[in-house]
Amino acid sequence: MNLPPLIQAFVLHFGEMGSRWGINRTVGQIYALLYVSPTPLNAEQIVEALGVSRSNVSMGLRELQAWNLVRVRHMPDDRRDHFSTPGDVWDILRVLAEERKKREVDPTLSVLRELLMQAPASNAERHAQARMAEMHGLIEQLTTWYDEVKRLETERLAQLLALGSRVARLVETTGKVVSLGRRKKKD
Amino acid sequence: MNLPPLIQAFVLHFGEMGSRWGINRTVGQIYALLYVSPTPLNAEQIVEALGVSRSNVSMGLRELQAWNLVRVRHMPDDRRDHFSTPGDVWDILRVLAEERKKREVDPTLSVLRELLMQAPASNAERHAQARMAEMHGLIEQLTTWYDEVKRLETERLAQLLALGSRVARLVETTGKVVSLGRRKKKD
DNA sequence: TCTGGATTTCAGAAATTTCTGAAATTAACG
DNA sequence: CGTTAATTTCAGAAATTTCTGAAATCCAGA
Repeated sequence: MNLPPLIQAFVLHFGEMGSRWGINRTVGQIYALLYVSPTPLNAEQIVEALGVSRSNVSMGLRELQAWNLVRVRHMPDDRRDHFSTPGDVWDILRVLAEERKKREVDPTLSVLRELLMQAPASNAERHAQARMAEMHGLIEQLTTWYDEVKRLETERLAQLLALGSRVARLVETTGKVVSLGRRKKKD
Repeated sequence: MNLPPLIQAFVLHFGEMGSRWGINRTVGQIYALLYVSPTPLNAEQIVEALGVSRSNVSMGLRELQAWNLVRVRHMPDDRRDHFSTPGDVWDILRVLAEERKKREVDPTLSVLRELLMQAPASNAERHAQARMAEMHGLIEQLTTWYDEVKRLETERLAQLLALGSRVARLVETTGKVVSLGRRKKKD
């Protein structure tokens, strides 16, 4: 690997974290490299920077594109593909949230729905189903919330974030006065 | 594996999802089994239910305890350890969020902080550092928000969730009137 | 259509993770 | 203390994932 120390440290860290994030080392490194690169890079440049095989880079880039985390760009007078990450970190966050939800929670939600449709054949199954219903309820609440919040503009989302838990007090104090759409049952 | 069909389907699903969640198949299955079990189970019962080795169960239980997702309980007149998951799904959510943060974001945050302290030795490093600063800023905002929100009681948290993005409009309409603690700079 | 660089595919090698069985350790009970 | 059930440890086997090099494919320009 042939990179300035600061960049190398960043790239190596992302490589190591890769496994905890559900991606492999090379994919993590490629992403980190593109993230800090001032210009889009072609595959060969990535190979040189990271010291991995050309085919490994090709597969890594494929995966990152499947995650919508890197884009192909074309440079004038160069027929090679060049790759870059979205510049805005908030965009990255949105993409990441969306993709993780798709891979990590949607499948479970759909399995739960399916299992909850079936008639329990014993007390054990009845109890299990009740537990699954609890889980399903929570996940559904979370995803509904997420679906709504993700539509907010970045500006407003950042505002809300900055407000933190103070928003709870706000809801508490103004809850009775302001009625926006439907109200929460117990207030 | 010897389980009622409904429970088996649930357990198998968690096993399969395991890899996407950063845990292995057995760990996922053990968790699922304990989650739907009406009573705490001992290791031997888990072995029988899942058809895996005793030592594998021992290691899986260890990992789940490290995640704070499983507790040891003791039954009267039985010296074997029995295991169960926290009953309240909101508690589980909190534990999960906390542990994932600890494993998946805290290390990156600390590496970023460290790298941002160093003096850049070139334009490439200067640019990379600027990008790292963006990432660091976003993560810090998110974790600050999380640290505040996690302290809310479940009741209030659920309320907020139910409100979804409508909370944004609420902030918007009342933002000028209500001042709770410090205000956001730009309103 | 042909050529040659760019890219992808893929079979197998390498590395890593998971799982097992046997042995070691722990701790409750007489 | 000893005995013994319960549990953990750990070395190696099995399974899975990652990575590579060679071959195949793609595609822009001549």
